[in-house]
Amino acid sequence: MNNKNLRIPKRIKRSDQIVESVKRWVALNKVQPGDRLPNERELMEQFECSKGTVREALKSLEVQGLISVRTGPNGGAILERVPYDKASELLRNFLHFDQPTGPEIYALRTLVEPEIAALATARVTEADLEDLDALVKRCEVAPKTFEERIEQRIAELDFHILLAQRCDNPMLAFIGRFLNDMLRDLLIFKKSALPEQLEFSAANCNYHKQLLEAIRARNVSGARKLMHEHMKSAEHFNHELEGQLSQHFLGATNS
Amino acid sequence: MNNKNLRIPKRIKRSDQIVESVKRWVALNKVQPGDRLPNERELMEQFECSKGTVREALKSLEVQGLISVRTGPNGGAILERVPYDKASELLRNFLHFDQPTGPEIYALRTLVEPEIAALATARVTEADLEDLDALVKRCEVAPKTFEERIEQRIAELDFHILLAQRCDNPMLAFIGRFLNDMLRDLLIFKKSALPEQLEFSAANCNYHKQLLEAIRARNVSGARKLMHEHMKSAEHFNHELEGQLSQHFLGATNS
DNA sequence: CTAGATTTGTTCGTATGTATC
DNA sequence: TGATACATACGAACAAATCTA
Repeated sequence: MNNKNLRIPKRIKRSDQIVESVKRWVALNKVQPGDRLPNERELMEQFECSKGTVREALKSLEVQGLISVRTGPNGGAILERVPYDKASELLRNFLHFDQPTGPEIYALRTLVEPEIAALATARVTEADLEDLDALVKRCEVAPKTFEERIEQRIAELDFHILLAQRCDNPMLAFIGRFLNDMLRDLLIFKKSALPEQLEFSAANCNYHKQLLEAIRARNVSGARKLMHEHMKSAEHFNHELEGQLSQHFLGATNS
Repeated sequence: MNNKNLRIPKRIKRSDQIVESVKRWVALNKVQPGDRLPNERELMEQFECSKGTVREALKSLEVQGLISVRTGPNGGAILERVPYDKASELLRNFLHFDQPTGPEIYALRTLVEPEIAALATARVTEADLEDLDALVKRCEVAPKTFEERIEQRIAELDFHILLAQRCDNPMLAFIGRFLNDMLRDLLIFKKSALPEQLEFSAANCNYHKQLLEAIRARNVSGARKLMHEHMKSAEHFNHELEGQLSQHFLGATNS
């Protein structure tokens, strides 16, 4: 009754065939973002199927973030670059039943953030430097309220996210942004149980200031080194935090 | 005419609402993989919509890899862990218009593989060790044919993929596997233009042998160190390769 | 092995909403 | 404002897959 048979669909679904066809077409013909796909009627004729089936295929492509669909004249499906949010959402789903813990996220961050800092140093613009400066300044003053404390932590993460976005290597950029997004979610999720950690905030703020200086001076190896120290420090404080939390709520070290 | 207006859909689609509802339900009620969703009829009643709309929502969830759907009695939609292949495919789509180059992949690999080796060392089973040994042995003999050469390279990557799968940290495991998959694709895609690189193969095989010994001895720091050297070496050879390729096909250093 | 029950999969026709011209 | 072209949604009917007796 409950034995796990291998699921080998005898008949591949029509709509999936259409999805594959469109993907091949995009890959082979070097279709660019913004180019239009054939409209529903043409697709119906080309694949000899009904409107509903075409719609299902388009829906599938839309869910994957590959196209966007607009109504009206000159509407229809157009090819899109997959937006970061889509990719992020889908990777989150993958991790849903293996929720990364704080220490796991920090472990990965320690590996990638130094390289992100190094790559970003060569590419940030003057405007970026101003934005980074504004984010640092927001963390300088001592937080008065609970909300302010959370906001400062988020500003810290935004500092890292901006660097990740300026990073040349697309995969490194994605991973960096994703990790900081995960921390942001974790922060918001269990913020009510979060102790103050004044030292942590001060250390972060200090590192960010030094990092900003190194980046402004286009000092690549300096930025890499600083970021590594920063991550080691953050990892340490997170370890401390997890210890405190598990004292309060035994067995609640995860998620 | 062609100005990029922000797309702010005034009316959120009915099927997307259903998707969000189901996701919330899964997150809040701690639904486990294997649990059944309500069938189409019940969903129609619950959301007061037609069969087509329910099907569209289910399709969306299926594309995201969150459910699988079967026909027949006891059929219907059941919650699934998102399989690696789905997540991998979707991340590939995200990177489609920013195809990572060889050097970019190697740069990331150098960062993560040493840690993967360290984490995996503590967790590989005896059976895994045998599999790893078999993969190493496949690369020991000198390749006679062109196909054999490619197969050996793939066996090398499988070595890394197995380690990644045994890795404790789910994100690190995913990234490691994904990077090696990308290299595999790159290899197959431009294999016809691939020069022999005897030194490279020999170096890889040697490193893998030493790694296997370190892992068997559960020597964590040794495995980490060896893997780092291995990656540096591979990065170097890849750099050499890219140089050769760009001499042959000027301007074809990418993809 | 067959027949029937159950549930998803596909199609058609129609109606409605919405953005562009 | 109205016409047009397209996506969105509904309902009914039928097809196909799969389990059970």
